[in-house]
Amino acid sequence: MLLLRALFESQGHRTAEELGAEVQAKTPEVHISTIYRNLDDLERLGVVVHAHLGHGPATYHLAAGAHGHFVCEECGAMIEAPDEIFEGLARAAKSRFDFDINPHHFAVLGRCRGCHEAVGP
Amino acid sequence: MLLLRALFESQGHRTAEELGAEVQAKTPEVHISTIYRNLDDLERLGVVVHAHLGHGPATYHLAAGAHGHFVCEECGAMIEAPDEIFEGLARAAKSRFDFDINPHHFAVLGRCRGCHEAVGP
DNA sequence: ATTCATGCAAAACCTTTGCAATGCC
DNA sequence: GGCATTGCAAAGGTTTTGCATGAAT
Repeated sequence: MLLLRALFESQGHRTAEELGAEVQAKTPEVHISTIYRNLDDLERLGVVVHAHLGHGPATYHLAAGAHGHFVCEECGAMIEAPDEIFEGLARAAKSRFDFDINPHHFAVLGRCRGCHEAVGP
Repeated sequence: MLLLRALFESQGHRTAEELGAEVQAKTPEVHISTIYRNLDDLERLGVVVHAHLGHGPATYHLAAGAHGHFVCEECGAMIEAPDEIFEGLARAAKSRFDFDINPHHFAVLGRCRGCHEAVGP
């Protein structure tokens, strides 16, 4: 599947539209709805996951490379976060609410290094 | 403002549409676009904030009562999380990336007590 | 022949915007 | 008069769905 190739080739966060463009570069007649349908299937199979990094479109990537995200509310910069960074939160949520977190789906917003003094005390 | 009254009256997470319905109960001619515009203004003024708890519409509430959210991917149950629960993550993000998190905007997904054995070990 | 995935168009969903009309100072 | 706010309708961006065509088994 060309879609899988596109996902493997670019180990990044691609929107459905970007993936569609990538597939269409080789086979221009592929429709965006086909992209969505296949992404849906692949997600049900556990091959890919999607994450929301902000107010725009969702981004898809291979489930094997799943990780958390920090996104700056000011400048939009995105930081990929290794899972260990969520361990404290995971323990707290577990002991407090018996809740097992999946920290990959929604980004954690905030202010990045370059932006957090702009709001300042 | 009727919108503010609606926000104060129901200390919950209301979508723009719910708030619109509430305002329209008293003054039916108020249009949903006015609700969005006023919510926008109130948000710029720091009176309200909105959060995304899932794939549906955003929910608005008073900024004074801001908090984090855990949402179960399985059953949709929502848990309001006191800020202390994010302290470990906040420290980790700060020391690792010099990133100041705002844990209120996007919910943290996962599995609630009732649902996490459904997926199993 | 039946099944299934595809292309296309259209809808659905949530939100924003253009514009004319209304009200206020 | 001028300025801001509203209602309405229309558009916007993202995703889903209905349906008929066409391929594959």
